[in-house]
Amino acid sequence: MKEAEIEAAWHGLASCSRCQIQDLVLFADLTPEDFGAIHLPIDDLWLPPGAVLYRAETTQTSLFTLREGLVKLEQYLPDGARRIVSLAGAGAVIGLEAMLGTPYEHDAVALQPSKLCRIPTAVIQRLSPKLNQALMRKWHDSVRTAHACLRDLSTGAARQRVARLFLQLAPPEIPRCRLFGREDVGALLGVTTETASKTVAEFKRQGVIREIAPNLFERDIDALNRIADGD
Amino acid sequence: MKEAEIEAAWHGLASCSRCQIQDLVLFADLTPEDFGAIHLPIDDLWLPPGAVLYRAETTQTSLFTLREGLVKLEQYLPDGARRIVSLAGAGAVIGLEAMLGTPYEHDAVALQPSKLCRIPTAVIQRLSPKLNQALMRKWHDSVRTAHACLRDLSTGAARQRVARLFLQLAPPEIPRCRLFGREDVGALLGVTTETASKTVAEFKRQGVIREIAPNLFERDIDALNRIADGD
DNA sequence: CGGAATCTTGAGGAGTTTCAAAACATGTGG
DNA sequence: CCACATGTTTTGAAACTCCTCAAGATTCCG
Repeated sequence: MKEAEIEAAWHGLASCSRCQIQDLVLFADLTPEDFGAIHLPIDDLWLPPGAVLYRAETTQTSLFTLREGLVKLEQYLPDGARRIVSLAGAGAVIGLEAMLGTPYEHDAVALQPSKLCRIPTAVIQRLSPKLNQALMRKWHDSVRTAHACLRDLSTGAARQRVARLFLQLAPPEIPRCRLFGREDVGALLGVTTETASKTVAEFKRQGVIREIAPNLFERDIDALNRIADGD
Repeated sequence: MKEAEIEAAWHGLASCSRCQIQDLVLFADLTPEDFGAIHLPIDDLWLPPGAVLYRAETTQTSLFTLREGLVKLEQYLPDGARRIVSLAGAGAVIGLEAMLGTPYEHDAVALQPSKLCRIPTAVIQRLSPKLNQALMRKWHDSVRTAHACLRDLSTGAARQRVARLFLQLAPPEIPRCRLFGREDVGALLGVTTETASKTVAEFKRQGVIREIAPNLFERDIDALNRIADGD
């Protein structure tokens, strides 16, 4: 197991008011004056795959918005087994629990090259209640993706789970998607690394997916949908 | 499958300021004046097992606090399979998504006799931002129980999942706990009804649990912990 | 060009599902 | 109060899936 505890690369102060995905993230409803009232630094981060954003049990005074990429949130079972309990994609807010002053609940690790912003909780508190609605929406998103993870990725036979994962990795109109390591696929779907590998390999042989480059796949959406619904 | 669409029994207006589990629920930090400012009716509900609190896709302007009992939140897979994605116990807030004006995401059904309060979202909005912290905490609880559901109840072998469920059904110092139907146990753990039944029956034979009355069990916590950690 | 991960593959066994039936519980009408 | 119908729980046997263990193939990186 690779332990790439890379210190997040500081890229510079973010200019939130000109953020391309502003409406996706937290500050959608803010006015120019509001932006002026932000006096704390919002760091701009870039994380390579495998880099750790934060560790469970640690306490910080920041939360993170994911502008681009994919981040896994993982926890450990009493017997030491590792389980990915949620995937965070572009627009997601990670580490919301910092708003409560409590320690982080997961290890947060990049699965794909990711761009994020580190936002001090004090900034949120100052702009509250203006951000209230947006914050609730983000919190709700966390619940929804957790439930989706359980419902779609941890239910049914292994081939159904893998099919549903491939369907979730990109919008249906884009045939291509990028996958990550088999060990992580297993930890996400609740199966062994070997089963994950075997199932992906089987899909390749059956032509349901086609590997264009290492871990870059072209998907047959219809076929995947059929498998996801139980052959 | 029993379809007990019982209309929730209206029990009377709740007196929140004298609520026994006030600190568990939403209104912990309110002053007497705050309570005076609540001008909308907070209904007091009692639900028998099997009663439906609300259905997915419907939109209402209330959320619910669970004062006593156990409620399941379930969703459906594309192929029609049913999956319990979260359990709500005493102190939980259910239907938080009503705060966003969006439809409920689950079917909410009582598993055990349950007492709850129906709180109009307008009440919360009026008392905001006084309730902000409490609200965030409840929202975070939803995320945490969802992740716990995935991590503990949907990971590993069936006997581990059943053991972890028995451990979660009551605090460790109380040896007794109450279970629900095998079909629901299966839907919660992601196994078939038969496997749920067989595993519970096996635990009874092995003396890990003892059935005092129908679905009322006395637990051997140590033995359950051993099984939960993988024999 | 090694060396170390990661991915793939295979065979055997353990665990789960499936299908079917029996045992049990519950509630209704005679 | 019993007989019966209904629904749930339990059990069994066979088929299947998934896991375990082990080895080979491949990729990645110094």
